[in-house]
Amino acid sequence: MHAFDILGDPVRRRILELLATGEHSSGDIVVVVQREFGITQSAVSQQLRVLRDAGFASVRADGTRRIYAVEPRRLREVDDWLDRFRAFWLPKLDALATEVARGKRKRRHQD
Amino acid sequence: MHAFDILGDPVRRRILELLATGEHSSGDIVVVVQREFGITQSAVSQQLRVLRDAGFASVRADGTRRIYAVEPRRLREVDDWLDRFRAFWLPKLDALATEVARGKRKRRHQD
DNA sequence: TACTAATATTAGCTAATTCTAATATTTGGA
DNA sequence: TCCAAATATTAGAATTAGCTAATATTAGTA
Repeated sequence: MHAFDILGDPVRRRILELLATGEHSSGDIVVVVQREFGITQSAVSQQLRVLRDAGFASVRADGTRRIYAVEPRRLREVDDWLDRFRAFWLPKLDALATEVARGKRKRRHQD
Repeated sequence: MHAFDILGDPVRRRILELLATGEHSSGDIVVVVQREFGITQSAVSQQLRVLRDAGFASVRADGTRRIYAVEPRRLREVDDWLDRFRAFWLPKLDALATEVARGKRKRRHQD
């Protein structure tokens, strides 16, 4: 499934925003999402599964809790896709910026 | 409509990829998309409308042709959203990179 | 072992999205 | 003015995604 298909859902985006700030248990995520979207625990759990299956998040067990963490790989795909548009808002990169951008690109293809 | 909702469709993404390389007429876009996705002219035209309405593309008339161009504003929204995850793949920016990134951010909020 | 807390799964409904087919609109040229 | 080319629009059908309600699973604890 394409990265953008996953990010098309507002609940999933919100979950990823939470995970961007650090690890969170399923329960913590449910509380926040439930408050903001008014959906059930089941619905949140289903969205967590979508994020896991699509490689946007990983889980580890901590007793009966599931601790979720963001998995950046798929988000970098989005960042890469945007490359082709960056020329529109970064009209001409100066030498310094080019150097940095090149270093970033190189790193990206290493792993 | 959120930027990611628009980018969730593969046909729309493909159209934007074409527009990233420069302006194209509706007909040109139809030819490419039709070849790759096997959908009708009508379907492509409808997707072009979605892109227009959502502010991802602009049109100008050239005789009976409609010339489409990418409108970068909405794509920058996506880029901005990704900021919160960049720390995951750019663990620590050096002074040079920070300077460049800061300049970029400043420019972004100006217009 | 029995119970509770935390989380996941399944089935089925609903609403939204995207498509096709048909038709309308607009422009330029004979 | 009439026609053809290019493109857009509309209505309706089909698919799909995301939800609820109910239930299952798993781990810790008395």
